[in-house]
Amino acid sequence: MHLVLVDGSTFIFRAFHALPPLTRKSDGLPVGCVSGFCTMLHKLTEDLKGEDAPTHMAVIFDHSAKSFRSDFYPDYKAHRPPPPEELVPQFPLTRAASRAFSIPCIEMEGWEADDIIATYAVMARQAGGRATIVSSDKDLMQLIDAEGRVRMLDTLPRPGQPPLRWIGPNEVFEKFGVAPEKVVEVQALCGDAVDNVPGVPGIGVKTAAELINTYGDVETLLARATEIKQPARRQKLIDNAELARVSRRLVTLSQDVPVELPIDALVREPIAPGKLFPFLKAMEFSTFTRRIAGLIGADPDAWEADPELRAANAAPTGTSATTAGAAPSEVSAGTGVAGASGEDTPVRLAAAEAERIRALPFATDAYEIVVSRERLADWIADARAMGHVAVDTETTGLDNQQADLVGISLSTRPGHACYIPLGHAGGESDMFGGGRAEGQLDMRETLATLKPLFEDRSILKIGHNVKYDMGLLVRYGITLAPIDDTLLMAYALDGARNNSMEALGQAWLGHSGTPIKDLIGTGKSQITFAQVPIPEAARYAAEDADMTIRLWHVLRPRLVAENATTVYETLERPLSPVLMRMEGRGISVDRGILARLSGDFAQRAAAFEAEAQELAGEPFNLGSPKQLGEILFGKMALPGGTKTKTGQWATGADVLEDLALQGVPLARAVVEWRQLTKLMGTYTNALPGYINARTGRVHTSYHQAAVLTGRLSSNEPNLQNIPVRTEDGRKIRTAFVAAPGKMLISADYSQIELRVLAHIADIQALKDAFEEGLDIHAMTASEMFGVPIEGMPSEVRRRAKAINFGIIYGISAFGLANQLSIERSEARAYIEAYFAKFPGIKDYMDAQKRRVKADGHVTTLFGRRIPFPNATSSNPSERAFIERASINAPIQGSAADIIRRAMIRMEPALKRAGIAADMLLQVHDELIFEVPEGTEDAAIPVIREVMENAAVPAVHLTVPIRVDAHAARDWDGAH
DNA sequence: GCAAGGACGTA
DNA sequence: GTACGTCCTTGCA
Repeated sequence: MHLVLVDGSTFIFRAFHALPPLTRKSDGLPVGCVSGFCTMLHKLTEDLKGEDAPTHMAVIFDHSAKSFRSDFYPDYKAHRPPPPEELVPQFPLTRAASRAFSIPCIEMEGWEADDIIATYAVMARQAGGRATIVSSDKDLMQLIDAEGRVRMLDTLPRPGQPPLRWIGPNEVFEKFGVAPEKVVEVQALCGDAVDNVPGVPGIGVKTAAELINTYGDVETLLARATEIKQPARRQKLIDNAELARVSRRLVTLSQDVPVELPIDALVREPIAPGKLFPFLKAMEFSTFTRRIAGLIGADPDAWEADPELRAANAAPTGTSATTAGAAPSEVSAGTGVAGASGEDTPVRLAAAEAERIRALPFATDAYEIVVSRERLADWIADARAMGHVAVDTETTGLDNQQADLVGISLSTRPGHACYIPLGHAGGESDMFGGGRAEGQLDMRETLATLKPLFEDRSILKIGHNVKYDMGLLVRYGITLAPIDDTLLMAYALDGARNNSMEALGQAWLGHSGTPIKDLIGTGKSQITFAQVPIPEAARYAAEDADMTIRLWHVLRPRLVAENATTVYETLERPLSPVLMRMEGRGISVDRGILARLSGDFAQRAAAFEAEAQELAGEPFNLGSPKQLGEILFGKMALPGGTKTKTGQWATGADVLEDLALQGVPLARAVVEWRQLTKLMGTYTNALPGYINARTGRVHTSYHQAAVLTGRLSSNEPNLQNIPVRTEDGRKIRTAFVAAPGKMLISADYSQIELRVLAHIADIQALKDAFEEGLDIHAMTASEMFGVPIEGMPSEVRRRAKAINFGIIYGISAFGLANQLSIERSEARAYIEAYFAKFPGIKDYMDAQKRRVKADGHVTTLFGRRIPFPNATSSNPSERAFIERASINAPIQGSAADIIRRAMIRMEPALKRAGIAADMLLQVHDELIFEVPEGTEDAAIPVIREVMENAAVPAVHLTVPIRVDAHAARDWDGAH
């Protein structure tokens, strides 16, 4: 006997996350997950052949979130958000799917699927048979036995591994460091964040395994805990003995569930066409139906769709179809799902195209390596015939200002791609071997041949994060244009989730591609792409171009279907080349200034370090919050210590500042030391390392699709967090200088977010204040506290300012109290007063909270959607967090959209005005330019004009937008 | 060598 | 209370 037990949850979960959710029946019911479920179930029966073929089989489901475990530990699985809305109607359908395949499906109230699986597995073994558990749930690993009579099978396809992954005692040992029968002991100690099993705080899997291997089991360990040498570990175990026992009960599976069906009732039956086809037809899985029909030699047309499934599950038309989860999502209710059967709505066309592309197989060995001029010409001709081509460059590094070109891949249509190797190193050459590999076209000549195509305004070049390739190719004399970018398309559609090629491929193509580390390795032994053998490189590179063009085919129609075209075309696509040029220009940084500052800071830091150790009475590492906390709150026993979530003493700047005010000189010394070492570590010492040897300047990279509100982010180095608040910090800005004969101009929006808020929430009092050019914080204070603006105490204004910022951040009494070091009740009174004075604010905040829950997203003034897939989370603190974020996101995001529009228009405007200004940096509400000395006064009005009018004509703001701009030799002076 | 946590720089 | 990226220590391989 071989009993195969399928964990239904694993299949559902995987089907949901692996597949695009666009699949719907003609009546609008989402069935993508059911479809995936059927595919996986069928594939499993196909894969289990020969001695692995099941004689008995069942699919086991969870009945509900409640099980007997909640009775003795109410928090069990309490973190779990409710299932996404579109998944709910699919649950009964997955049961129906199992039955349609003639496989019994089992679920029982009060028991988790895992308990039922455990019970049946044990029954099979006691009957002298074998059991296979198809699941990826590690909680089931405790059931595996050493004789191979109970095994697990994970069907997740992982690149480079066989599709079936058998899990036996060895794999269990790999994961838990112990034999299967000890798994529960380890889990009892290390807990499980996902299921909310507490475990012993501070003990992870590794430590748990070590302890269990020494002591055998939890009870013995707890009994002999005093023998443990490490003091911290010993104490943790003693303190949390009860947690460990409860955890052990939680993770131990019941093996005596009173199951209704005896094992004999699970005998595998052949597929019954009379059961299967009515189901598949009701689900409208036409492709799958044909495939199965072919396999079992039946005529599906002999059966009608199951009328009950049809009627019972017809979705009410017009229901919001907001979705959640890792897969790309979001079909809004109004865009054509409702009603209409067979009509060619944009949504339907996009879904059909996605399905068509997904069905195309990958054949990585079929890609061509281009080594002749003739074939190169053929590919160029093909690109011209198509009017578009996907382009991907392979290089020696991640920094496109420094890396060398190694090869180029092209794809003109799905499955049809090539690789043009240009800079691969010779075979046996090691790092310094120098040789050039055989079988490559000449780089210069090839680039010259490609240049007309790459610069042809009538041929679209498609890339994934094409800014990288553009920035690289510019250095080789090629200006890639026009471009489309699948990364930016995905960002416009689904926001800042994981939009990597790998993730999008997995979600939309069912294929994640080859990880680059498979080719170049990782860490110390990493090689560059130039050292990768050409055939291997070609498979990887061409696959990337192939995936890019496939994604383009899927995402482009979605832009129209999901109303994201305007955002993509006006805020994303045109910005990309602008950022590429800014990155290429870089900014000049004065090494000498940084070196002098570094010396100064180091000296002063050393003095504070000595003082701190003197005051502490012992030498310790000031950089270790852990050691500091123990000295302050342990050794010195200072009052008022709080702990972080991991049980460490909190020693943040606010805590130390409090202590310093209470007369703890050690706290003051550490605050000063931290400031100085921060400035050294992150800026004065680190920045020189970013000066590019070729250009002598520092080139940051902007990430255009990283921030959920639509802001940019900057990295390597981050030039958006150069210090400005403290005097020492500002000195670092003096090292950012204009090139000889040039000047820097800094132009920044004044109070842009508060102005945007005044417009969006329509607050007349705020608008009037901006119109009159008042000090907005002082005005707020005078309104709220009835204090005249003339002679207002600075403390009063400070509080009003904190409240204004608080509003933008989605204020809470808790947060405001923290910020102002006041009682929470007082903070609450302030907020009430604010709402009373500006009632529109409360309306705005409530409206955003409603919207985010109803739609799963909020939008900026310019139509950018900012998704919050967990807006209806059952976790109250998560929900509150999302509410605050949904209040902030339209404000921060609209301001971000405005400066994007300004940046897109800036270069043409300067050119028209005949001003040779180069835009170098963006810092959220500030733009930095470099201009020839003497042209500052001409440049500033143009810059200001573009920035102040960036919103029109798309949006006519009902508040004035003001820009402050100054010129100086260095950034500090200009700011 | 790598990941997580704490801390801290900016808007 | 919002949004990021980087550095350092710690604790594991």
